[in-house]
Amino acid sequence: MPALSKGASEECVRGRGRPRDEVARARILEAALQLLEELGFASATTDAIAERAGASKATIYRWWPDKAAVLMEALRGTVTQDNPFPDTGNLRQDIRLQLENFISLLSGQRGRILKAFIAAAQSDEEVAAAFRSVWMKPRRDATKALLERHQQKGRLAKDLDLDLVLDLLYGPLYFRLLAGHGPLTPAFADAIAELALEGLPQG
Amino acid sequence: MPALSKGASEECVRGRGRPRDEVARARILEAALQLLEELGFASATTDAIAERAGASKATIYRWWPDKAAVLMEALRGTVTQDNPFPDTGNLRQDIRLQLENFISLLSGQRGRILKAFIAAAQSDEEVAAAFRSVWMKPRRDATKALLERHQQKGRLAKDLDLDLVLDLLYGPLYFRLLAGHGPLTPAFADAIAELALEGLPQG
Amino acid sequence: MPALSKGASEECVRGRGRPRDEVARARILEAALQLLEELGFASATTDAIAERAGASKATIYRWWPDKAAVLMEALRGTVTQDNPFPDTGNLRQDIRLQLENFISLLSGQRGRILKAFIAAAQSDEEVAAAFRSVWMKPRRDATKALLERHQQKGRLAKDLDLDLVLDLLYGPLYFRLLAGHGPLTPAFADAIAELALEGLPQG
Amino acid sequence: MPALSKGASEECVRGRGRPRDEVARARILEAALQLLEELGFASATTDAIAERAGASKATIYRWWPDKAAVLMEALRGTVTQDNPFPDTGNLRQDIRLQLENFISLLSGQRGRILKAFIAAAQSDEEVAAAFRSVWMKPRRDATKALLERHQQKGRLAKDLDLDLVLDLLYGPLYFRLLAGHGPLTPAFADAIAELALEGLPQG
DNA sequence: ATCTAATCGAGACGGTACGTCGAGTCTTCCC
DNA sequence: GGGAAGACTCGACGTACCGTCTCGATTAGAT
Repeated sequence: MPALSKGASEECVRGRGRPRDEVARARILEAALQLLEELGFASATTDAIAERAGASKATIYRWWPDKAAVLMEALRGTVTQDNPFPDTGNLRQDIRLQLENFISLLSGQRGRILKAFIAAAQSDEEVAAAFRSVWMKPRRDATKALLERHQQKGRLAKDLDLDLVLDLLYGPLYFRLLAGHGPLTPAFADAIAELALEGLPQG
Repeated sequence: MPALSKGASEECVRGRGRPRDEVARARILEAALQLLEELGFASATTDAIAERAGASKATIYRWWPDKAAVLMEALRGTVTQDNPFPDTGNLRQDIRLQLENFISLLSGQRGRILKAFIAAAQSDEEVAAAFRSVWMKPRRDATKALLERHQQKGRLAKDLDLDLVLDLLYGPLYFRLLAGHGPLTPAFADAIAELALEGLPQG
Repeated sequence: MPALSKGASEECVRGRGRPRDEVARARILEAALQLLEELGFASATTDAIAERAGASKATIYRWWPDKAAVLMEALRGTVTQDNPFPDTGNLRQDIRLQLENFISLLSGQRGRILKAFIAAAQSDEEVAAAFRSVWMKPRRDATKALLERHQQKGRLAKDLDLDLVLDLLYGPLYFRLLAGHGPLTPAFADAIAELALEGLPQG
Repeated sequence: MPALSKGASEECVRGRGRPRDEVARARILEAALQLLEELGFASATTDAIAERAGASKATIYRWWPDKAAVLMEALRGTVTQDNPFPDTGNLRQDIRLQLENFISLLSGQRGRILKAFIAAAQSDEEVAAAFRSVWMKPRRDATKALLERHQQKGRLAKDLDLDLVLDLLYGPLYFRLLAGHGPLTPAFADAIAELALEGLPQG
């Protein structure tokens, strides 16, 4: 996980020296998020983040490989909290809740930030890598685990490619977010869930 | 359209001085497009564009407000309709062909250009509007007409919201294009078509 | 004199085409002089001269080889003798009047022009020669004649090198004009005259 | 002293951050001097200085306000070293040595550079400010200190305005340097010193 | 109670691209 | 053919940001 902060919750062997200042880490992420919302991706400079956080650039670059990683982690931190992955035991309900949650996420401030990120990722492979590892993968893994539970309980065909299912479910939502050709409403999320579900081989 | 070149096809009253060098303008846009494809948005520098176009930076900045505007206009010139929309009479086959065609389009140079276009649209509503009207709408209208024919022939439920269907079909493809978390292969197109079809109420 | 305008008073063979517009030439030189006084040598751009003169840059570069030549010719037009050299019969008074007159000259528009002239002379021997013959020599000759009268009347040592005296008296004034490290006031002129006449008061 | 490099020999309180790289500073000044001598004032570009010094333009502009200030300090650095201000205890001898030293300085490569600087200063207030603060002021301060010692020892009137004295002594030398109407020989320096000290011999 | 090592804030560094400006040239139409 | 308008190339300017590095100061565990 090179794009992620190293320390965090890992099992540090607790070396000799001064330990990492977790308060500084939190201040940096908070400052990064503020600047991301205020100025956008390109204008949120590392110097500005360091200054607002009362940290030094060296501290930032000790724990994150580049600017994109900081902003990505700041973004992710604001999402995982308020985005519990429901497991009601009912496949249709789980999926609808997932998509509705995601729609409500995209509709707020986070949606704009996410758009800026994906835009930046198109012209910068580092940003793209950070986006995939910090944002996409954890969310997809969590949703995949949910679907796997449904598979194991027999509510979903066992040979189904879950990556495909995730693309079918989330693709339309990202599509509207980025192309802006239609509204991002809960009703849209439900309709997509409905269409997609009826096609899934419900073994 | 302030972000675009002023002159172009406008009704210039043919002022007194030396007229704009349209050849140089074309060379600049051509160079911009080449560099965009070769290096991406961020690495396509104005100096490089000027050098390859045999123009000077001053000329570029006389006609475009900044680098993004040059690249945007270069991009816009490539958006043309040259995709035959097949109509075989078989819904499944039509959809598969559509998606496979689109995949092959995205896989080439046009895919990279499209990515850059969508990226630019995220921070510029004018670009976004142009993208929707010049790229999205004609293509969606054509595909919608195809689906409507299938509806009239009874192969597709008559009360189906076709915009929803288009999002379900194309969303996953745009999603992989922009997020880059999976390959854009014909097999992927087929799999999406299959999943989507099985869910459509084939009344 | 390649640095000057070609036409002027030369015997033009009166070729086929439209003759040179002498009014435009005069407007260009007038504009050049104004801008030289207002902004200095570097900030008096050719674009500004052309705009103020209502001329085009092409016209300027048709008749002068470069910007310096235009400004030089504008400058040369202002070098005229209009300074009465007083002869009161009193050495001290004569010298003080001379220096005070010179100070008042330097303080006005002519001072700024003179600065520009001397600056140009540093990198152009032709300008330097013109400066010495057109400006320096007549003025020094006149002052030398005045001092010679004082020598003949016994008020000044007969074996005194008058060039040296002129440098001692005028050098400090030119120095402040060009280095700008102190004010060019009549009081300064008087003080220099006093010191030069009496020598440094040695405790 | 805004036109001067900040650090140098000042009593820095040794702030927290990384200290200024004095080696880089020396390399920049050395490169500036070389280019000044090779190409002259106008053609010694900041990019060339940075490249030859192995430094970056940002480093140059961090410590000097503009190109003129760098070149000025480079020039000054080469002079103050090999130009000790003598203090023999004899006023006349000190002054003669000072002026003779200055004449020998003006006669070499430095004289040409100095002329170019003063010329540039006439049309560029930034250069003028740099010239006064980097060249004039330190040299005048040093000579003033010398004269003050003579004042304190009673060899020079205590109420004498030393700025005036400096103009009387150095003005004639700068005058000949810039107007070029007479030779810059040691004999000239001696004659000026003699006249200034004793006053004009009034027959 | 030191010693040692890793951390911190501060901030200077090399590098790269930006967008601006002026000089001098060239190209069109108008007189 | 001369002149006004104004677009062009060239090249330097000074600025901004990135990611790296080097200080002195701080804070632990190890000796």
